Amino acid sequence: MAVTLKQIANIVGVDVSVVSRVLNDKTENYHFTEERMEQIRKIARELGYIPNIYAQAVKTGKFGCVALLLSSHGDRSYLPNLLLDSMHKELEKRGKHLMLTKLPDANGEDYSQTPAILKTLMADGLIVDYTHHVSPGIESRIENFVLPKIWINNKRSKDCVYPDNLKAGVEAARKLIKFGHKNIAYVTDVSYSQNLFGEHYSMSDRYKGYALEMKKNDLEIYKIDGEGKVIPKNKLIDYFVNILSQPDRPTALILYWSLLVPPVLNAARKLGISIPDDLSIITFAGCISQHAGLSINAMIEPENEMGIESVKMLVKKITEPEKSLKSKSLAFSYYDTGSCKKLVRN
Amino acid sequence: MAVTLKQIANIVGVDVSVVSRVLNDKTENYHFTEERMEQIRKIARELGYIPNIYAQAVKTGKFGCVALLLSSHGDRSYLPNLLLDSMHKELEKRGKHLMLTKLPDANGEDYSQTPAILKTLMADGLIVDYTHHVSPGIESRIENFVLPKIWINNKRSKDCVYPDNLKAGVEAARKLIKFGHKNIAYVTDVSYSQNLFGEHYSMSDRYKGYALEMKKNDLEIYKIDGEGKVIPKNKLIDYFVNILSQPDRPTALILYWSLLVPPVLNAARKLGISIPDDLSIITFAGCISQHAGLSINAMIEPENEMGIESVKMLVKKITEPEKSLKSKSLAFSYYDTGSCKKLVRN
DNA sequence: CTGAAAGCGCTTACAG
DNA sequence: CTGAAAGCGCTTACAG
Repeated sequence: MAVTLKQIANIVGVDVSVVSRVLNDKTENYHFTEERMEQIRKIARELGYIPNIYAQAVKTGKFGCVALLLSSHGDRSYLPNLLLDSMHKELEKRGKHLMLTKLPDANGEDYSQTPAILKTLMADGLIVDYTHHVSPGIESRIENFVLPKIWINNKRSKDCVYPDNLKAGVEAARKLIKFGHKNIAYVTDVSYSQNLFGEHYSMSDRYKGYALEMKKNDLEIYKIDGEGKVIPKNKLIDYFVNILSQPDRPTALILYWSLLVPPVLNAARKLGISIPDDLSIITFAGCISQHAGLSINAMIEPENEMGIESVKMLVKKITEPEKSLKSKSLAFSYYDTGSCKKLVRN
Repeated sequence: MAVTLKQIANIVGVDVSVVSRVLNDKTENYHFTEERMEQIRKIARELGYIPNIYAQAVKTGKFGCVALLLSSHGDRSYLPNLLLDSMHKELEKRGKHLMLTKLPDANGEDYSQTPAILKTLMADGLIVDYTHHVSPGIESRIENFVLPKIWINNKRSKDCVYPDNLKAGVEAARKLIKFGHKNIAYVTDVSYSQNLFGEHYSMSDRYKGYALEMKKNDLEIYKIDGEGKVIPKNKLIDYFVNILSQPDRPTALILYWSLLVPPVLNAARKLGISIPDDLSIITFAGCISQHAGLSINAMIEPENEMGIESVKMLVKKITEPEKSLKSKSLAFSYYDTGSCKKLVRN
């Protein structure tokens, strides 16, 4: 079995309290001989002693652990690597561990009862990464759960950190307008099928930002959304070919997300439209896209910042559980690959 | 603060042991009145009692927790959603939690000392998802770590679960050969730059499987690997255009992974080569590709199985830590989208 | 100054 | 049959 303080104490011939203090560097007001301390450390090392943090936690009343709550639906759990990474790093700084939890969330799940996981989950706090399609049942369950919590990537007025999709929409439009574009279209996720519990706020906010900036500049809004129909993925190229072959086709596109890039580029290539000479494009994208060879300018989601910020807020929340914190919105960054260009009048 | 057994016991006016037994359904040999039990459960519910699993763990000597060890390098941590999901589900069945840990692993990191995380990590066991680029320093640190552990997605002779990339390579080739193809090329990850600590075993094994099957059928091996040079991502289309415009171009391609699909399809389209009429393609891919609209036949990685299997093995390993378990290789599944076709002689 | 004792929240073998 | 007591591994206020 695992090595304990007691075993070390027995070997050295001192009290466990001495071993505890030495190993935790709490020897300030104690005058242990350097020899003794070294002996204790040596034995601990040799035996491969690992402090039982659970026992520590029981004693101190803190768990030293934060739980990340995800939906069990893969496509509903937003967990890009950079987000996980920054969270983990930020927690590690504070000596906290990261617990990962997925809630069962099949449609029609019975939530008259609290899910088992919320019955035994012990952590100092919760980061709720339950971005969209949150059923009212599960939402209130989480809301009522006793632990302090921060929601991420979800627009709420308090205790929440989220990317500023509205501002990103404004900025995408602004960049294109600055380049002299007037006929700028916004492409929604046209192959997205509406979910029971509503769409992610980024869908409306990105568009809203675009629309706002267009209006401000007296430009006409052009929304490409499949006219209310869902376009199957294998029909996307044809769909964009059709749009881009219109005589009054847009000179610039803003894409809801990077999955739209391949079909759009394919359509453009088919039509002999070259980027950025004949068409400027900006898309929204996750950080991973930069490494995955995205060839289009992008508003990049602040994943890293969101990880850091969520941990910081949660830590604050843990110290003052009753106080609700003002939500924080985080700015996107801009990734320039040269896919946008000044409009040339022809 | 959190509600404890003691508080409930005080309110009801019984001993904590009674409360513990009632709440844990360990009343078999005890004859508590139904009333009393209901009263205890009711109070527990009202106060929002959550058992302190850490205290339980200290008492029972089990942590009820498994740690997943990842590299801190995003692109080195293989954590597809389905893998995470199946692990989590399998653990949940056993009432275990999932701890997530990333090791610092910058090149040149000093590993004369054990990383802090391995000094305090407490779990019943470890799943090491540290698939490639494992530096010898860190590898031995993990190896020597006291907890029982299972490696995943990494070819080791024992205590390991990994996808059978060799067999998948054989099968991909076999399918194309069955369709009458003879000129079948294997495309490596041509834009991959060699890492300090070697490549993932899938790189050699997928190719090896292909080569084996080709030889078995007396067919010539055709390896497309950039002739030892790394092809930049933005030159990939041109690279494939060049290859596919050769007079003796392959009639079928096997792609190392799905990131090669877009440039290959683009090149084919440019040349007027249609799929599958003029060219059959099979790629290797993760499960996510199926949902992300992959349009090419694929050997799909057994993510789900790997999650389940790793947990099962680890649980076995936890009960018998000294016994080393034979590694398990898992078969890929085949995803057919119609991108392969019988070769027509012209 | 510094050991020994109390106690964190829990479970369960055991005495009555 | 069923309370009360011991004890898991740890930390720290406190008595000497």
